[in-house]
Amino acid sequence: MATRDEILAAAQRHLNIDPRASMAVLAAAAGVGRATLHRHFASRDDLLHELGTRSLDRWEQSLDAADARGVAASGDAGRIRACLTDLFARYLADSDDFGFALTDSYLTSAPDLMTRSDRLAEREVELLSAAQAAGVLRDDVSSRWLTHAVYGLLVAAREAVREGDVARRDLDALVLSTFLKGASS
Amino acid sequence: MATRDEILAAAQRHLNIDPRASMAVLAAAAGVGRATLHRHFASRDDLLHELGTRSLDRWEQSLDAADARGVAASGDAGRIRACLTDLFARYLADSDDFGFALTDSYLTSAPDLMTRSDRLAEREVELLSAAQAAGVLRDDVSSRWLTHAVYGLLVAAREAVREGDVARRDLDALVLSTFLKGASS
DNA sequence: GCGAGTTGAGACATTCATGTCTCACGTGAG
DNA sequence: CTCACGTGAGACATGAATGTCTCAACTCGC
Repeated sequence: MATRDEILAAAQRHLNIDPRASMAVLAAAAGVGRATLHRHFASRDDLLHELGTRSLDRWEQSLDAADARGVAASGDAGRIRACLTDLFARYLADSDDFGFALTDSYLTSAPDLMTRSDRLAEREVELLSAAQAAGVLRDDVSSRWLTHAVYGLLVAAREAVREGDVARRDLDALVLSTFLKGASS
Repeated sequence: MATRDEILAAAQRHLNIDPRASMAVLAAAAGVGRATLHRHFASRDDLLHELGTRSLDRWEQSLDAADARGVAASGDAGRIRACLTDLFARYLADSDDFGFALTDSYLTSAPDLMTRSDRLAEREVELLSAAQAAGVLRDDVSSRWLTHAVYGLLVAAREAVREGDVARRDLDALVLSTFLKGASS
């Protein structure tokens, strides 16, 4: 009954609550026997690797969909601004599903996921660098730091929603505005 | 030879590298036998609880040292600004030692640590609220969100230094400036 | 030098997650 | 109906981490 994708989705959902959940718990969460779970994923690492891959897929799709490369190449301030808005919205949507991937330590232990993650981060650096060159973002700080700041705000956003301090519908504008304008009045 | 504090310090250092390190590994890292480690800390939870407590101690000390409450009560914009600068520097110093506590999931599973953490967060909310009232920080977003943003930037800072993207000596100014002014030019 | 106290090494039992395997059951296609 | 297939439940072996215990060695104060 439960397809592989449904199992993955359930595991994802549950790992967002408890990142240390055991295979038995994840199987139960998917409404599936432990044996069945192992039929789909030989090992726990397999499962995490698949989830990690999917989260990177989403990240990559977001960059593609926002045409980060093309926008960066254009150097057009307006387009860059729109692209950043778009990207934040996409990231925040993804973090609903893959939030646990933001801080889970498994990802950093899988070399192939790490190198791929580094490549994607590099694409982001390109965009932010272009944004600096176009005068959209300040250029007195490194673009690499700005990518870290983006990441940090995503973690903050996830936490804020989890604790009920921010309504999901306000989140996009809140995070973007905080990133761009900061907290000063 | 190794005092309890030295063991704690070593464990802290090592958990910053590998948050899942076993008791055996932590004992070795402290240059101490596994039995000795257990003499000081009955269980792994004990050890983590102690480290969690210490990280909250540091947080509290930072708030005290910066006189967050007094400054908030004063409502003086200049003092509030100075206090924020001071606080960020203290937090960043602490995150060198207790960085792992930022994202480790153990802390959220210890109820007493959580309630204490909530109380400290509340003190921070008071300060940021006062900052908003004094016109230091924007008041079109909730002060609670601002505390999350502070937290997120600390995570980002830790990550940036770990990956060598930011020099430690630049960090204080960088983080504060990003928090206050954002990334926009 | 001696004795009390502490330590490290290691043996041990226990618990828990993991991964494999078997088997009975149910369902759907033929 | 029946047979093939996927599934769930559960047994099983394994490995890792944990916590306890003992003992020999070492150190420090006397």
